[in-house]
Amino acid sequence: MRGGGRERQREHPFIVTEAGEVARGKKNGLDYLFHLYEQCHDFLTQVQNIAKERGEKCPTKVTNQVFRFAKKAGANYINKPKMRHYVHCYALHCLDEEASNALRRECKLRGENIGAWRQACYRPVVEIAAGQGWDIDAIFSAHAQLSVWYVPTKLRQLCHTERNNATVSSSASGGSGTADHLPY
Amino acid sequence: MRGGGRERQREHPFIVTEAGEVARGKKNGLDYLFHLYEQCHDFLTQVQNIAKERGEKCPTKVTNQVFRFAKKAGANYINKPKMRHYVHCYALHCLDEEASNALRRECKLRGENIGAWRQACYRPVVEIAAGQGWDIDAIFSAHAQLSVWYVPTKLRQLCHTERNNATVSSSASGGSGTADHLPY
DNA sequence: AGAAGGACCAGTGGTCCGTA
DNA sequence: AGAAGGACCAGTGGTCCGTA
Repeated sequence: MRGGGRERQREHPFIVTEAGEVARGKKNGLDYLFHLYEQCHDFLTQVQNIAKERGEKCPTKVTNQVFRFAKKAGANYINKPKMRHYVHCYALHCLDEEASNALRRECKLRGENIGAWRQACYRPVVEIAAGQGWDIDAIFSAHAQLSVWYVPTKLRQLCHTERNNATVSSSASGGSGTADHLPY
Repeated sequence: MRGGGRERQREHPFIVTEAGEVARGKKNGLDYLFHLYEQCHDFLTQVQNIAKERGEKCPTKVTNQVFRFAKKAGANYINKPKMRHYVHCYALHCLDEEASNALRRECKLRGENIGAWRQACYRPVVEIAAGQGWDIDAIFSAHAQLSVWYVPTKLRQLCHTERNNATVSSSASGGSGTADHLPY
């Protein structure tokens, strides 16, 4: 009974689009990706309101409970692995929309795929952290939209590694200086 | 090989003591109980410092990880079920030490056991919550010592139930007024 | 090959109940 | 009977890898 072909089996894959650009064909653009993060936040707010109403524990982040609620509410296109995968990209969008838009344009011009764009999003976020004492948790917490997302493990590790590199290159006697550049 | 009898098999049970009073015999007093909460906070601080050093996720509360760390550090007398059992008692001690001390004195005079004292600690904490908009989570969060402990389920439920009773008795036409008193 | 997401896993919050 | 705490359980954060 797969001949029907009516139900979309999976979400269309993302492609790199500029801000405001609509994806053509069986693709989804990055504005849509970022919109999903806002939707999750909305679902979190609903879960919080219900919890407060009932006097139950109130989640502060987008938890499994929130993903379950979203699914139950019909948002089948939202799932945890996808949302977690792109959190640092959304972080760049939140923290420096200009830089995020510029990177999108650049990656699109180079014809890079979504994976390459995703990788490229790490560096600017780490540089923002460098300018704020390397405290990526504080940066997430201070931003209303971002604060509901867990800091991705890899982003945290990159910040930690870079902080140590920066310390070495600025404090070691005759430091080579090569550690000033991110090694990724 | 149980003839040795050297190792203390379990902690001595708690008895109701007044503030500053040392428990006699094979018993522990309430100052000691509250001291355990401070020790757990210290262990949490150590776990946090290690996590920050390593650039890992940093717990904000006394978690399983902290209990494991405490045990590894030789504090075998600290365990999760015990600490969780008396959190609301410690909350009263933190939020209104005068009232806590008065209750200890009163329970001791009546010759009540530790379980009865523990039960009696709920009511004054719920009344503190009543005076602060019933938001027990906010009360815990606002207090430096208390903020590292999860709000106990039963305390949250009592606050919720009482809030609803208070609303009914103040808004229902011809409210009976009997709901002004806690039913426990 | 590149990407979406079902499903698994180690370790969590919570507390019961066999123990002393 | 009253109390301390080992040990279990349902549901979590995290992400791999079989799938399309």
